Amino acid sequence: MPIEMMIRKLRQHSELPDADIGALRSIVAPVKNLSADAPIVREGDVSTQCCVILSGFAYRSKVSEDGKRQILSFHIAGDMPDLHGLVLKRMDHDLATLSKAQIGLIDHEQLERTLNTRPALARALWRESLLDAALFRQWIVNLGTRSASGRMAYLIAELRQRLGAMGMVANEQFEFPITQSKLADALGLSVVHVNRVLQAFRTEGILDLKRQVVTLGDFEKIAQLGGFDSVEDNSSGA
Amino acid sequence: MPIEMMIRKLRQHSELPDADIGALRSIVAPVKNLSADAPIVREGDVSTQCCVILSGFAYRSKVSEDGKRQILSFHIAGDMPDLHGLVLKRMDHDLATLSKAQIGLIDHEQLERTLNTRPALARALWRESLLDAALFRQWIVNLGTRSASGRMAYLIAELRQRLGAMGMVANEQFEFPITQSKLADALGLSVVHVNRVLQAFRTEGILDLKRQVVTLGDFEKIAQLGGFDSVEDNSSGA
DNA sequence: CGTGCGTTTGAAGTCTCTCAAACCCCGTGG
DNA sequence: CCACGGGGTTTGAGAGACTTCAAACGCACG
Repeated sequence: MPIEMMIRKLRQHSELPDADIGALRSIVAPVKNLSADAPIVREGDVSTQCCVILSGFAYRSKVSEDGKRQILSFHIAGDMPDLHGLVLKRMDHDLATLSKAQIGLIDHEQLERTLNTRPALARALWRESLLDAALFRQWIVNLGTRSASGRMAYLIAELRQRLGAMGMVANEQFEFPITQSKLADALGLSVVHVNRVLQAFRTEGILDLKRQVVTLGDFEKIAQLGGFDSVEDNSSGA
Repeated sequence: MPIEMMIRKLRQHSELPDADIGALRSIVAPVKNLSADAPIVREGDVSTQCCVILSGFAYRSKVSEDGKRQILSFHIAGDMPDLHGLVLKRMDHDLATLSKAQIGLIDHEQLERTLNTRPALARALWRESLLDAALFRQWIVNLGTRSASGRMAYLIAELRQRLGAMGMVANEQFEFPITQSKLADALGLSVVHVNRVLQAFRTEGILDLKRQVVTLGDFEKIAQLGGFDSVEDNSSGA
């Protein structure tokens, strides 16, 4: 039951009574299967439900007036990438699948009712949205201060960390079903340059990205290039 | 009473009972006066209180491993730039004043107690933190997709919008006590280039930034250069 | 009236982009 | 089973935006 992924992530960040977990579990609507590159919600939509990724990958993006697309973040099993819609309603960006994916849907009204009687759960979800914001801040640092290879390295390092926390990294390998053109949109680079960075990493044996799979050859080096601080630990507080 | 600035902003985004406002007002500790460039909280700090900017400017920043500083956001009267500390506790970035500023302090424990009995207020604060995140997302788009002048234009346009909402723009002029070196750190550019962009704007008569004051010569042009969509309105929902 | 931060200018260098074309893999259809 | 089509990847070369280095200048403050 991939719904456990959501629970797992929530519990990593917040202490929650079993009753709250149960209540949450009971309002997650039956799984929906999506194909690759399927839109989930679009900018401008007014949401009435939010989703949990149960398997597969998704990404959020926004297109600027001049038509360029910026990918804001990638999402993996356990993430609730449009949770903010519960409070803000109107989506300020797109959300789509990267690969085939299973998602669970949670109706806003039901969720509201649940949160009304379960302050700890409400707090946990607030926390999730703050952790989401913290990731955005790091992404700003990444775009603002690092070179092309640094940005790429950081992305891979962050992904490894998040996938690792969900038990989805084995043998320094993990799935990442992405195209170079999407990488370019995430990193603020051109496709051509992304390709060159990737090749450099490959020939230096520090990273290989092939057939939707990332193989880390030298994670130390990646973390260093990306200025990645693996001890970023904003989890359980209070 | 500059504390009204906080109320004003909160009310713009959320419908709140007077009792909630009163409760919040009553726990804001007496104003503290800070000089320019004074740290408020630092990365790594575990916060026990959060602040409201009552007058002046502040900014949040993070330094990457290679020593470069990235400014994440600027804050004005009414903002609660470290609100997330209430839930996350450990600060993942620095917060400091840009100019002389007055801030109000709110003790976390008192705030927690208040929120426990005032769900609408809790929700309003959650909303504030989500709006904060939305600004970060736009900033990512700005850094990832725009040229130097586009980024600068966007920053000015965003600032004008936020200051305008607080009644702090008159005659297409507003205070912005910043140095070019800080602009560089915010925009991910070098000081030299920031200077050149600013000069270009000046000679084209579309913007003048002098003595801590921004004068908009041609806001249309700025909004266009920055791809700024002034109709971004994520305010009152539900 | 210095001292120092902030701004301005010039020139050379480099990272990354754009353009353009070839290539490769893989699924589709004949 | 092979030809075809098309998205994705790779390569080359030239162009451009932005950086770095270095130095001068201006203005505010002690």
